[in-house]
Amino acid sequence: MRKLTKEEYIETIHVLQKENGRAKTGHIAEHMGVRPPSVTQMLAKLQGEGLVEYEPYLGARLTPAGAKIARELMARHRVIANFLVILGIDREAAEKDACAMEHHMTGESAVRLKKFVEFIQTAPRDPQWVGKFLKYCETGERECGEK
Amino acid sequence: MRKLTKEEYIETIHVLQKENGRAKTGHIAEHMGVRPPSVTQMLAKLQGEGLVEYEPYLGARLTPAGAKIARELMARHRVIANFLVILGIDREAAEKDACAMEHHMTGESAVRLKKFVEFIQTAPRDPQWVGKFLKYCETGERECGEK
DNA sequence: CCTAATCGTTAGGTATGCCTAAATAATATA
DNA sequence: TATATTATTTAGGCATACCTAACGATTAGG
Repeated sequence: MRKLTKEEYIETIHVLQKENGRAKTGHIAEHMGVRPPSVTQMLAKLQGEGLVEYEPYLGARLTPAGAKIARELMARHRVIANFLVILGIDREAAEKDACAMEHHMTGESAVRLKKFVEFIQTAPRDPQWVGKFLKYCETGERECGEK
Repeated sequence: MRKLTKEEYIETIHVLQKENGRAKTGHIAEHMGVRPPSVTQMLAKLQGEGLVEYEPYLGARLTPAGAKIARELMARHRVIANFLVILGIDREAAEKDACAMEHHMTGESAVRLKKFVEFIQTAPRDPQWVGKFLKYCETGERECGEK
């Protein structure tokens, strides 16, 4: 797999913490496809930055600062994944692709995409153009009566 | 700036090559915000992978394999930037954000986004919902007559 | 309780991409 | 042509994120 970032560790810890109360080294490693020593090392680093609290042999928990970052990331993830689903990508692939993208989408673009997804999802009715778009993808043809 | 990838070097070389015939170390460095030695080093690496041909003190040119990658990247970049512009981001910011995203958007998602942009740009008329969306961004309100 | 298996950490090493400082090649100028 | 300026490369280091191998702690079974 590609090189993981601190943010991705934070996200994983966030998830495991909700399941088990504490995120243990081995679980994090398994979840992220790296070896335990890499996790130990990263936990030390994150602790140094005040993002996790880490008790050797016991596991890690996010500090409030770490939890804040996790929440922001997950929100971004949700937006991107939902967008991809709207475009017709299946849920599973969308989640995976969102993982790869979420750490590189920032600032104005992220805000706009969020609004866009919101705009579509809260539409009075499922907007017609979405259906037309999906049809266009399959057939390459626009619907006849399209205005 | 964040850490640059081989792909970004290839893109830069592609651009400079079109301007000057050869991409010189100093120009590449300036363009990418790194120091010349970093460029020399990367050129050696890219040459080793058969992506550029590099004559010390003269400059670099992409091999056919390198040029192919460059074209694909630029196409992806164009799609992403155009999409962001549709969402109402100004051109300059869109180009910048696209740079950050283009290397992490792959596979099915890239294909779908391309189709989506195409779908909008080739619409018989500028689709109405785009205007409605931009208005929604500004005011938070949907247009009255929206169906 | 004590040993065995498991889980985690420490130690040491690889790869990548960046840097500065110093040496060398190319180019422009006197 | 000789020298000064500029451009590029070489040499040596730093930081990050990963790894394997070896050691130490924890937990479970006998």
